[in-house]
Amino acid sequence: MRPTREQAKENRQRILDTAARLFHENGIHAVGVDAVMKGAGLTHGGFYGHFKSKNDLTAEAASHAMDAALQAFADVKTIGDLAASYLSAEHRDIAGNGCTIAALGPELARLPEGQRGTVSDYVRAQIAQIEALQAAADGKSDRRKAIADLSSLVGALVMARTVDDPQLSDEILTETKRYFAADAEKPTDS
Amino acid sequence: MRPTREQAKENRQRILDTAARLFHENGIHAVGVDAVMKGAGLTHGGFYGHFKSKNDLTAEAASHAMDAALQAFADVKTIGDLAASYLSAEHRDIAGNGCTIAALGPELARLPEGQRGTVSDYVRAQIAQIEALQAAADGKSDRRKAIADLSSLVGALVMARTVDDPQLSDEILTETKRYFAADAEKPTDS
DNA sequence: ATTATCTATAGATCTATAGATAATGC
DNA sequence: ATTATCTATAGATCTATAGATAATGC
Repeated sequence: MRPTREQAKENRQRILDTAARLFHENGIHAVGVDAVMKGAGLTHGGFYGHFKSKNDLTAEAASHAMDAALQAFADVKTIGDLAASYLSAEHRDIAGNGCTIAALGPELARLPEGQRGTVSDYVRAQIAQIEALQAAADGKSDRRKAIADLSSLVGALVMARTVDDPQLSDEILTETKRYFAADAEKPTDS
Repeated sequence: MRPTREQAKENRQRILDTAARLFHENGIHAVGVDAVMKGAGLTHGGFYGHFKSKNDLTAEAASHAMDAALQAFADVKTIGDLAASYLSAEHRDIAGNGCTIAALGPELARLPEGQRGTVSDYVRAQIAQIEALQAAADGKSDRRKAIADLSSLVGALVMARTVDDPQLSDEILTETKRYFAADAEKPTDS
């Protein structure tokens, strides 16, 4: 019954993957250690061989999820592509492997410093990505606009998920995407 | 020990006020019926005389909080004022009586339809308010831009709260506010 | 022999209910 | 008599720990 050292590491990774997905889908508070271990195909007592506590898992799973989210949006070529991907109905409806800020922002915000994982680095990376897309489009980057654009993406996704009128939800996604598309066609005003 | 009919109604209102504040500050899942009743100065057994269940309270408290949030931002005259107020350090640091979407959006999003309170109406009211401010400024309203602007406000606040680097948090608030201020000076492009 | 996992359980917390209490309201 | 509130507790759930188990790794 005892796995090899390598299998044990794989098990630890699977616990992180499972925790990240379940936390995004249901919220950190709503997911017990029991559910995470069950999702990873293990019994919950074994958890404490891999992590010191649920708090410990929370920080690691959040960082793990943000790494994955960065990769998921890494291959876009323009800001319009980023908006189309970030504000897709799929991203709205399947939070499990999407943006951590949009899924867990308020809940992470209540955790003590040092337990939020690499959230500042994640936001810095997203801002830098948008600046790079700006530079690729017209040779200049505008950090202020990058921050405002990122805010729009995050806010639109949060609102589209929260609202319980599907038509309003679709409108928020579609109109925000169109706003980005229209913005890209305008002459630079920065 | 039994209060008058009027006092009982006041007690019910105080339970709603307390629940709304505690939910915004700590999250719905993190606040028990016990803590709500204690905060309202009552014992937790008495709760079920006022509400059928915690789910019932959740929906009512969320609606109650969104009404209060609408009033809190009702007296602004321009979009710049709205951004200055919504993106103030005070609103970031004191979530208790602030915007419900920014504090509880992802958690509300996971609740079944019909238990999220009046969240769609709340978002519609916020969009309408921004359209009215646009019309007051230059005679036209642009719903698409209103949605994108509201998204920016919500997203910037969520990010500023989530990030654990105070400097980055301040930058997100300040730069997004400046973006709104700069935008107001430009000739209409809609 | 070491160690990753499992079984079993302790202790805390949370929702909800039952019955008692005591002052209001008819 | 009615009813808002309180006391006490049942039942479920959640975090964490202790000790047993059995296969790996030296």
